[in-house]
Amino acid sequence: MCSRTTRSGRTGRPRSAEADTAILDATRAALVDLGWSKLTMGDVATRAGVAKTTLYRRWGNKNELVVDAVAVLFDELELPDLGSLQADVEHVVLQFAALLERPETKTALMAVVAESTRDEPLRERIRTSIVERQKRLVLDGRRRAQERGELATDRDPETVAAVDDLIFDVIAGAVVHRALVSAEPVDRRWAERLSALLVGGLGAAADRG
Amino acid sequence: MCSRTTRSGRTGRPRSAEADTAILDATRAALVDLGWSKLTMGDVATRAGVAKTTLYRRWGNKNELVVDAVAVLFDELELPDLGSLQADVEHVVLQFAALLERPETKTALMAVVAESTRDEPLRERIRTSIVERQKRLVLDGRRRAQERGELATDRDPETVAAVDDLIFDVIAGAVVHRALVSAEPVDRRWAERLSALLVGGLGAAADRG
Amino acid sequence: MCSRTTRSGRTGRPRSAEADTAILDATRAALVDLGWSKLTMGDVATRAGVAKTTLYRRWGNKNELVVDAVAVLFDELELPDLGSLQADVEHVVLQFAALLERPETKTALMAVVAESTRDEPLRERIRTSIVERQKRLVLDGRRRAQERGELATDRDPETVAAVDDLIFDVIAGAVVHRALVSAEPVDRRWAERLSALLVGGLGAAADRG
Amino acid sequence: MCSRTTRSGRTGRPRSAEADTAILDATRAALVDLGWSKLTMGDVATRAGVAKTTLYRRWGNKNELVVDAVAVLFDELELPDLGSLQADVEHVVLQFAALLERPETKTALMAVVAESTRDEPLRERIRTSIVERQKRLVLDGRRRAQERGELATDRDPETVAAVDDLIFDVIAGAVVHRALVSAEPVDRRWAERLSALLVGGLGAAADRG
DNA sequence: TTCTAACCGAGACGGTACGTCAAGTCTTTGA
DNA sequence: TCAAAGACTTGACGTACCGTCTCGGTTAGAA
Repeated sequence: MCSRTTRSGRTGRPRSAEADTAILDATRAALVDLGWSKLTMGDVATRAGVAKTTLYRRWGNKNELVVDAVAVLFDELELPDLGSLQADVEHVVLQFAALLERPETKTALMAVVAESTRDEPLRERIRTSIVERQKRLVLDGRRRAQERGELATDRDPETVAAVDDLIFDVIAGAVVHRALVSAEPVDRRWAERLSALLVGGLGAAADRG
Repeated sequence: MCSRTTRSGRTGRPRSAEADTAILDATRAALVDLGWSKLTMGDVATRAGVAKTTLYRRWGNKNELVVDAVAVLFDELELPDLGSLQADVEHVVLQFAALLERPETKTALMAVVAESTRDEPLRERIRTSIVERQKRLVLDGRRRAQERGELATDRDPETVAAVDDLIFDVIAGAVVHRALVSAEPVDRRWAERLSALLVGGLGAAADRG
Repeated sequence: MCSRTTRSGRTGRPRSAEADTAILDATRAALVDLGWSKLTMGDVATRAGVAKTTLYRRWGNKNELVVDAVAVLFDELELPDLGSLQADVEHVVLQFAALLERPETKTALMAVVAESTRDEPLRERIRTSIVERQKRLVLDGRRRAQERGELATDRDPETVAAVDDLIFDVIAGAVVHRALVSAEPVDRRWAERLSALLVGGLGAAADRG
Repeated sequence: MCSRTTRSGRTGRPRSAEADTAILDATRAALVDLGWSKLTMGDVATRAGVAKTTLYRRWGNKNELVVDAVAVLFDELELPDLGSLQADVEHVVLQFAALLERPETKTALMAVVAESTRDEPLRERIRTSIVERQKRLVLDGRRRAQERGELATDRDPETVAAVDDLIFDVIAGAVVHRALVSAEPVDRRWAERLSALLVGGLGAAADRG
């Protein structure tokens, strides 16, 4: 979050907390209606019933606003224990795919990533607001699989972290690529195949190592 | 390719073939200097020594131009036979990562994918110009592995195609996500780990199946 | 006329005479439909069924073309002998007003005059193609009035020429100003009043001098 | 005037009054340097140190802007009492001719009149901004001549108005035609001749009537 | 008859200006 | 001090014409 709704300074009129949520809601609505490239700050301001100045007082530019508006959607992802690693992976794949189907995410996510290649602060904002926060899914899934005995527990911590990151990039990357680049549906069959590949690969590594 | 340099109609001054290449070169140069979002049609025209109207006569908008300018870079990817499936996968992962390191691709690819979520013709152009053309790498690699006996050959064709697609999405997606979203380096260690995961996963599937 | 349909050089295909008339007709039609400022060379060429190059081979620019297209209309003006100077003046005033009512003249005349204030060759073209050719009306009318005895004949030639010019500017200028600037109708009543003023003024001068 | 510098609504930043005058000054300067047809909105904006959008916020197009820029120049015309109708007419003729000699008026006046033949709002703007405001000269001159006894006072009001209009069209039209169409100098001799003609004509009418 | 130079249509070319739009800043009044 | 409103500068947009040029092809008169 950028804006400081809590009183930082002493005097003057306090910022409206309602404005914050109204703006983020309006941003998501605009993303649905217009997509990222046609979304304008003026339009968001109008939808939110707020002056453009108020937007700029809280977010430096369009990209930061969009990241914040979209980030919260990723917090919906959760990982119920479905009894097996394979089932857990399948479930998270389908959940993530459903999220990417929503127009506000599908158009916004790639756009801000694209912008972030030339904008280090934006990249950092994406990492902290979205990426790092969702790594919890991988960590939980792996821990649970270890508890079930599906995965070995004796590896060194560095390798564990590297594999966690790898799995995260593979799952997230594969789903995004399938959905947005290949433009093919992420259905149960595909999710099964991906999960099987990963679980098999993890198992094979364990067998060898 | 959008422009038809070959004579389509009979009469009139023919389009300049030099302009085509000058424009695409200028587009790549502008991507390097400015990135996608700061690239303007007017700037590209100036760099190419061409009038803005000449650009619009051939490409309807910035995105189509960028796709054509970038597509050719992907044709550099190749798959030398390194003796094992694992080595082949590692090699293509590193090649692809190197391509994504280049500023003209890293900024352009995600941007046009983002735009394509709201622009069906653009999505189609990306598929035909970039995505489908690179599937050859997966097909060749799989065929070679089958010849070496690393992979079984008796599966039904539908499954084979589905797995080809899956592998393609996993490799491309994982590399893109690692490089652009997680913003971590795609080095030899990571490439080994990813390759091992995939080869192991494919082997495990074969063992079961 | 700008184009030299007669053979100037020796060899080669001669210019099409039909093209000339088609272009001038098309120009007048375009003036009616679009007015001067919206008339484009490309549109005239299309209407005439002719290539733009053919226009520019014959007329240097839009203004020269329009002058030639409109000039011929002024040749319709004539001065039948109506028996008195007053009647003759009235008649030519109404004729001129009718000409200025036509959309192709009303929009074109002022426009080319405006352009001519910054374009000496154009001004010369207007003088020779339009202005000087219509002075005949004043000369004929004055000569006839002298024959009738309405005006004295003994003045010195320089003064006569000066008064001819004055009368021309007064009649033409007054009608144009009434019709296009004041935007009031040039009807019979107004024509009578103007004629009476002029004839009276000329007579008074004769009385005095 | 187009812009409403006075507060019409309640809130928001008010329009800059300095911008108004800077723009009109810049327009006149551009007319002097470039003439009407080469004058561009972008150039005027640059000269005025103002954004193009600021121009368009206040004037819908080039013609309206030019009318406003030029109209004020006509207010310089005045009618000092020179003792006789003939002298008064001579004076206003020469004054008007001097105004038409200025490059900003000579190129602009005819151009906007030409445009007004296809643009009713523009015609109205010209009438109210320029034409009607200068009729005062004729009214004052006639009234003064009546006070001196040079003209009869007993005519019916309708005829008086019609003759006022006639005189206005004749003087303005003749001067414009002489200066811009015939392209001959409006010197003292010519002014004398025109004045004599008009005064004589008015007197003759009185004699008859 | 055959050459050949100037013509013809079509339409792409490098430009210039257009009028619009959005970004992000600034300046008011009012809470 | 913040808020809403809206005018501000900047700069790119995509379009329309400009006047020029390059094609393939035609049409006379000269050789």
